[in-house]
Amino acid sequence: MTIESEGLAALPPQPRRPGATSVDVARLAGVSRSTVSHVLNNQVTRFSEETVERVRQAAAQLGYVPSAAGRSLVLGRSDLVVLAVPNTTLTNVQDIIEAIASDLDDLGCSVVVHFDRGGAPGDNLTRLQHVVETLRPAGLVDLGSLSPDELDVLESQGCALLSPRSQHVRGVDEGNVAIARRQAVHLIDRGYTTLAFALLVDQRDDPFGRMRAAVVADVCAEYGLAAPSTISVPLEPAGAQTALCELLRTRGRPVGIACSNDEVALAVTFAALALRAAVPADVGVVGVGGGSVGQLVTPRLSTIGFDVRTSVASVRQAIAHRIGGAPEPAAAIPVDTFTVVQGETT
Amino acid sequence: MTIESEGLAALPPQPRRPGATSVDVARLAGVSRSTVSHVLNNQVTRFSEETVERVRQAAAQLGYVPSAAGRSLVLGRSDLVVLAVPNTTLTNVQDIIEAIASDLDDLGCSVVVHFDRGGAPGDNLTRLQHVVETLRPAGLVDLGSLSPDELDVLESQGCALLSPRSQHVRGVDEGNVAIARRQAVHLIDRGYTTLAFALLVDQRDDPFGRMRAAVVADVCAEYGLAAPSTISVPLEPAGAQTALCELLRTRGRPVGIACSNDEVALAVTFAALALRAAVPADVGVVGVGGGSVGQLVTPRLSTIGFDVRTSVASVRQAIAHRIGGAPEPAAAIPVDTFTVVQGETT
DNA sequence: TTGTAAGCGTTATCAG
DNA sequence: CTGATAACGCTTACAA
Repeated sequence: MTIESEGLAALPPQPRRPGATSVDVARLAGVSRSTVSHVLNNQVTRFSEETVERVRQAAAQLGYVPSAAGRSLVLGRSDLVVLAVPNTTLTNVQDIIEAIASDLDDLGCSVVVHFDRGGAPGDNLTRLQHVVETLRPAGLVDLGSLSPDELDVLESQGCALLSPRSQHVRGVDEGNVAIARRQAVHLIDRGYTTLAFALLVDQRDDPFGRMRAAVVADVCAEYGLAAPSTISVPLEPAGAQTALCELLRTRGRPVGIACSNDEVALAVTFAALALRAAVPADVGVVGVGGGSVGQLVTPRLSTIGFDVRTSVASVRQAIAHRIGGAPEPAAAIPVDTFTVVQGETT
Repeated sequence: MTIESEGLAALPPQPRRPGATSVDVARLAGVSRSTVSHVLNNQVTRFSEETVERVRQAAAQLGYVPSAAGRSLVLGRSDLVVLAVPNTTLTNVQDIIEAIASDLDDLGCSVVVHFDRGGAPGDNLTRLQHVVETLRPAGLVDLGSLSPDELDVLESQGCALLSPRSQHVRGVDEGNVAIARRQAVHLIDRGYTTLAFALLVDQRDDPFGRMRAAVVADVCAEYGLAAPSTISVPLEPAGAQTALCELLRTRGRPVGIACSNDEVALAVTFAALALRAAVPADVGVVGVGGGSVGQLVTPRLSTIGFDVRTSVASVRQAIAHRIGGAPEPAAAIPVDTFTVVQGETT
């Protein structure tokens, strides 16, 4: 991708809507631009009560709003925060983005979303670098689309990392490890000795899913069980049945299946029922997400629930800390972030 | 909410990472800043082949990226596009935002998300106005959070409206009318003469749902049927059963229920089954969304499907037109945007 | 074909 | 306590 963007040329040349500037405020208040700037930035420490009031009134009267461009230019950084969204079907991305955007909004920042669009490896980083260099954002919030190395690169370019840097173990961050572990242990607890992992067949590739499959394999090894099979499940009944059928033929019954999310888990569950396999006797299914859908249907889905608010809390705290000047947030993921929701499928 | 944002003050004063500027490029290429600017903006019409090449090489060599701040300042407008997201549980917001962000990215724009956070009426507009005045964005894309009046206000402030202005009929835009109509007509076609509308109980209020309930009422009137009841359904089995139970007691059976989305439809469907009501004989259910989940379970959900790509297409075309200089997009929603997905619940 | 110079709106520094 | 002044990086008439 080149830098040139001819598209912008097509925009109307100069729809310049004036809008009051600090100079107008200064004139109206009978002071200088610098005084206006100081007052409006709350550096009122040593200004006469009266001047402050005059400036504020003038600003209000003119509906003065400082220009982000001017600010950014002189500060060398904008009030934008880039939100890097991974190329995965995350549960509840809307809620996550909304919660974070809301916090940042309160802090006076606007959120620029940056989606990982897949493509060549490193491609995402390149695009992100370009955005960072262009916008010089106040910071970056990563929802999991960046590796530690990539984060390093961005930070070394002078971009503050607002989100907590998750601890990676062999390429898997602690959140995914915790989820996959709980899934595997839960299945084993419920008596399954043959395990499998169900990935989502999707146009986008699913690094999280693959990581978690690896973790399930680790747990199996720990417990002395055979390595889990991995199956790819489409979100459509016939395909799901085919995939499950194949698994049952290969591994026999009973089998406990950890799924990459609740939708996949539903696909597997109803595929099993359609194949006349008993759930949970022959086929155990545990999902991830704990969203409402899995709890609405019969049989109710067993799943690993996590509260969006909780899981975003660390990010939000980090933001409040870095930008809002809040106290250093407590580290680590709370123990109860991921809980087993016992349904009827295990 | 006041304008002042003391939070920003807490940021490190000047983490100034220089980064090459156009002056550096000019020096290296042995030309002036203006030449660099012209060349890099593809105004190469009358520059010597050699100069152009030298400038480009120099820029590449230095990894030069123009500063958005500088650009915006002089142009009076930034390369940002504000995306206004409504305060509703839209289906697939992630996909919608991603598709639009992707298009805009290709056009050289970054997307700033702005969520309607509810609150006092007009509050959203105020916040949006502030953002628009501060950022002076290249345009605004509305996903449905703004009324025609509010759009007018924003446009009169010099903010270009990139998304198509949907035709509103008595406060309901044509998309929602089409959806609700299809739901109602479908239920009637399938033989239900008593209709109801199921709203989602949610922390956020659901204007779309209420609009669609009104449309269903209109259709009932047209067909000479009794006015539909409206029920509020929580996404949780017990509550859903309570709501449905009450409806059955009031309206008897059979009853056809149009739901505000597929999740609600699932809740209603499984609530009916739990109440030992026959689906679709006693209770007919039709959802909206057509997402995979409804098609995974048994009974398969009857629903009004719409392709995200299709439904965003008009927005994308409008963007391509306004910013990318693409040809005027064909008007109107394609007839097949909303299709009845015949499942087993009607 | 290329360079010069004048802003765009803000903030920081320093002098009064 | 307040006000000049000088950047910040870029675009664009206009001059050469």
